[in-house]
Amino acid sequence: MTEQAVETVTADDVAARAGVSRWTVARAFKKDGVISEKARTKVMAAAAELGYVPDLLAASLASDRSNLVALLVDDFDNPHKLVMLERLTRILRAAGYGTLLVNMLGEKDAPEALLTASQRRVDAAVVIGTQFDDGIRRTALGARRVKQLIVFARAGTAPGTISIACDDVAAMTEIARYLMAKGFRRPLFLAGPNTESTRLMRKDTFLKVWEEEARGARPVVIHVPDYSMPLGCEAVVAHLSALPAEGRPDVIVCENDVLALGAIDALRHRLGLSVPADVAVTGFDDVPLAASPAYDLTTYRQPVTEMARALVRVLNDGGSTSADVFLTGRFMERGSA
Amino acid sequence: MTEQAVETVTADDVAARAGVSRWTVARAFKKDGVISEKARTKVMAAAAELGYVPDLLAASLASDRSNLVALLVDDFDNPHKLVMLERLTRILRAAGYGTLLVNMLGEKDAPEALLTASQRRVDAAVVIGTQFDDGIRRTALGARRVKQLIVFARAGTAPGTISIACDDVAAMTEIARYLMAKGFRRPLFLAGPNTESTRLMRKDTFLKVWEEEARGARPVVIHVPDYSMPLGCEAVVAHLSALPAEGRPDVIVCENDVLALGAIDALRHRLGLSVPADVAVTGFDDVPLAASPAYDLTTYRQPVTEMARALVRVLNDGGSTSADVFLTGRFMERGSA
DNA sequence: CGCATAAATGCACGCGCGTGCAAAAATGTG
DNA sequence: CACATTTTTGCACGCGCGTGCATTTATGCG
Repeated sequence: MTEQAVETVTADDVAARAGVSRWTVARAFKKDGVISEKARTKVMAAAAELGYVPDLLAASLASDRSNLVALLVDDFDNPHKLVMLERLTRILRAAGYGTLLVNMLGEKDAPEALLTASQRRVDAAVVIGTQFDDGIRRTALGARRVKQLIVFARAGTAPGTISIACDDVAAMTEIARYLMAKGFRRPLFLAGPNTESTRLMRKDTFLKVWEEEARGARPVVIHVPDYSMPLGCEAVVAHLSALPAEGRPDVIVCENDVLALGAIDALRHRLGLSVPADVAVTGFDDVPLAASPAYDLTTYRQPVTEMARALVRVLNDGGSTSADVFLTGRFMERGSA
Repeated sequence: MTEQAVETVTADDVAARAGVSRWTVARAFKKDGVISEKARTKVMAAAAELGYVPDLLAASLASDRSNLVALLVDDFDNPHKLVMLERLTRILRAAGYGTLLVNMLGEKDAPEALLTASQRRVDAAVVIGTQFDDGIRRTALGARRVKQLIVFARAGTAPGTISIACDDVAAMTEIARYLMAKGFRRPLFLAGPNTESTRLMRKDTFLKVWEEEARGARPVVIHVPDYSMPLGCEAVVAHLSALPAEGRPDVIVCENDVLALGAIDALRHRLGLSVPADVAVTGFDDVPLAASPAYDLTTYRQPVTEMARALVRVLNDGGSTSADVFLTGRFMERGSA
């Protein structure tokens, strides 16, 4: 770079320039600071001339509030994560929060990921699409205060955490009833890993509603060790190719869109079946690709924007919130079911 | 939360416990700090007992080095962004850097996005997939030092910035020659927006190589105002449906995968054509979806991991680097061309 | 105009740690 | 064992701003 490093201009410089004290400058920059209109305009003018911008780092140190939240993500394979990141970063920024993106490499990396965040004094650590297990939580609370632990897009169970998520029960009930009404009789449920930290209510709800209301046999469930298109694809191939045509499911209900897209690939390209004529498919999330003509996936849209707004509300409440938040999304009827 | 907020444990506490001074504690935590082995183990033991973790915020304030880099992203529609984010966050974290994810809402939001980052004293601001125009750059350098401006995955031109990207010229040359060898004669080039801040060398290279080596007519180029599947899809529909069958291109060369996926959708689902039998398609980036059987897209993989490593190197050099970095990726031959 | 009240402003102290140098302890040498 | 070196340790000062309270200035009222 050719230009000189600009001297850092501090609140003191602005104060001198405006003929007030440094604290008056600080007040001018606080949205509801008590300060006379005259002083505020003087300060702002001086600040503009000098190109002053408050230093959030120093502010965080002094005030014990960083306006920073850590977003802990452990699965970058799911395009829905990108949707959530877009929404979260946009809405959090508008609300005055910065976002620290932390790549959590897996279960066992969680404590260290959390430490990384806590070292920067984040106001909250938000895990996206996973849960805290209890060990993680203790690490977080122990090492240095991470004031809040929030589980986003998943129902958390650990005490001391609050979760903000889509109302899976309502959603899955709607999907199940839609499929019943459409005349489907032999659903196959394609689920992700069956571990504590990834548990969703989707599978249980679907099974429950289906058994109670369709009076059919208990639907078959297959689990896949990870949410990924190839795994979903292979699982469907393996399951269906071992089945006689008449034992084939008429619809595959998937725990999320990624699995559903994999299932569609399997049906069309590996098994030579047609979707939805031979087998229908439903997903969950409404990733952008679900709307493409290639997949045209019937799915359920998570209310991501509302969830992000709820997160802001929780953050602004500063720890006084304790109840989980569940929001209803929207059923997206498309061509695949 | 039921448990008490743990008292913040500072270096002083550790020092007292270990019977040394605070500065010795600091040295123990610096990987190449001069300190006796005895003192270091004493300090580490005390730190472990107390659960001490250095406060990066205070460290940043004192040292003028935050080990934080801002990642400015302005297009969350492209799944390749998720690939880059995964790689960058993982590799930067391993190298000791935190990552601040900033959602840049558009051209005009860039200065403010940059300010957001600079307020936290980031060591570098990295724009991903866009360029800095000169105005932005001045904002960045002016308001508060953002020590480095780095353009990732795009060739930057602004002075004072360095860019780390895929070698588009080599890549596109390889694609062009492959297509020539395969016998394609009438390529259509599907490009993104034709503005300064998004300029890539891909289009120019393709046209140049094609004209020089295929001795064919200059390929037709169509521009789309934004990199998105629907836009790519519509553009192809509009262009091809106005053409007689014999004037139809035999291959559509796309500036990136998103456009290519849109083009495939257009050909198959809107125009009833077969890919690659009627029209072949190539992309660029190698997004995960490109490998799915539904698209099976021939494309070029950007060397994202190497690019991220190069970024770390640049960061560690602390501003002494000034040359751009171009890395070659890998041609991915698949079924679409 | 005098006094009570409200509004606006100023300031001491601290947040937790890094830098650069000086003092102290350990080590080596003849 | 005295002295020169080297290694190790301690410390004053500052990074830029917030908090809480004391002080000053403006405003209202009879």
